[in-house]
Amino acid sequence: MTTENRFMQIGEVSERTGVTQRTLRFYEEKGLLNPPARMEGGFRLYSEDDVQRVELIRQLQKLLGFSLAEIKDMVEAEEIKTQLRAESRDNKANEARQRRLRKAIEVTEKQVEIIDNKIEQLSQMRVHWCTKLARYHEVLRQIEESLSSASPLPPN
Amino acid sequence: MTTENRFMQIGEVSERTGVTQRTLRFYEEKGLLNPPARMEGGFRLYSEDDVQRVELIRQLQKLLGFSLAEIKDMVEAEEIKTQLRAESRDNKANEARQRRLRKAIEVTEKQVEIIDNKIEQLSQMRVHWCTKLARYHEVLRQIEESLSSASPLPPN
DNA sequence: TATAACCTTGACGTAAGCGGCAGGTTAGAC
DNA sequence: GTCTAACCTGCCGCTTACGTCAAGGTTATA
Repeated sequence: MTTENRFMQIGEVSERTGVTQRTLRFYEEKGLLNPPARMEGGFRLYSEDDVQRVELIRQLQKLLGFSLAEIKDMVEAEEIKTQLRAESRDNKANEARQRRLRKAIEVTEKQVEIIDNKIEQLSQMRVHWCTKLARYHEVLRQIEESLSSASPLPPN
Repeated sequence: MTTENRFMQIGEVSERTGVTQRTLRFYEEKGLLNPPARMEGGFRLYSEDDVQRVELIRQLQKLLGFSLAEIKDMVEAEEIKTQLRAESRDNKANEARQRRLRKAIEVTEKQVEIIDNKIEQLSQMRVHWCTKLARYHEVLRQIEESLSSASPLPPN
């Protein structure tokens, strides 16, 4: 039950993620996606991980409004996940793994903090708009009253 | 206790909002800010409402990630608040006010819906990252164990 | 082996969102 | 009146995040 080891060409990734091929190449160029494997002829071969990465990038962009430059730093923390899988299990490498893990934890905690912050601000904004909504409703009610009382046909 | 009826020049608004003068003129040009009053010589005179509008724009831009074009539509609903204040209280205009109010309510409700949506997505994202964080911690714990058991000095 | 469908790099284009001048005008204090 | 800081309207430039050809190479299928 390891992750499916299929490889996809750029067209399939594009369809699955809804991101254009141009944009996929652009992300690669900017270091947001690590250069995928290639076929003999040079065609890119993407993994399942790459697809997830693309989806992460889009989320960070649209939900959190980060620039691609910022996202680049953030996804570099993601790298570690892949590294962990690929790494050998000998004690020799363990201290290095530890360091990277701590780094990843630090970065991820910051991400969560940013998200919390955003949620908080959005909640405040929500309150603000709801208050305004209530005022509108109140004013509307008053107008309706005044109209009905001034009407030639009093209510009931 | 009506809202303070002071007028400010562009420099003061810029300082208070942290938005450059260039950007204020740009927003006006794009229809995000309605053209402010002017002095005889042509200097712009902004009201307290304008400042609030600017702050709203920036919130919508940064928190919700809307484009200026989208924000333009949204702030037009805000307009109504100002209109309500300025309008006469006679029955003649009340039906028009009613229509505008209903429109404002409709738009504002949509805003709240969008915000709710965003909060929901962010919450999901938060869970996702926290899960990953837990995994990192777990792996880290395992490594620490294996290192200490292999160490020449067993713990305690 | 031909041909369609897919891919490659490279270069130029574009919309949004401003920054930063230049060259001239105005407000307000002295 | 005059001086200076603050303001005005262009206008060109920049960055980000891609879109859009163009000209050609690759792969799968008949």
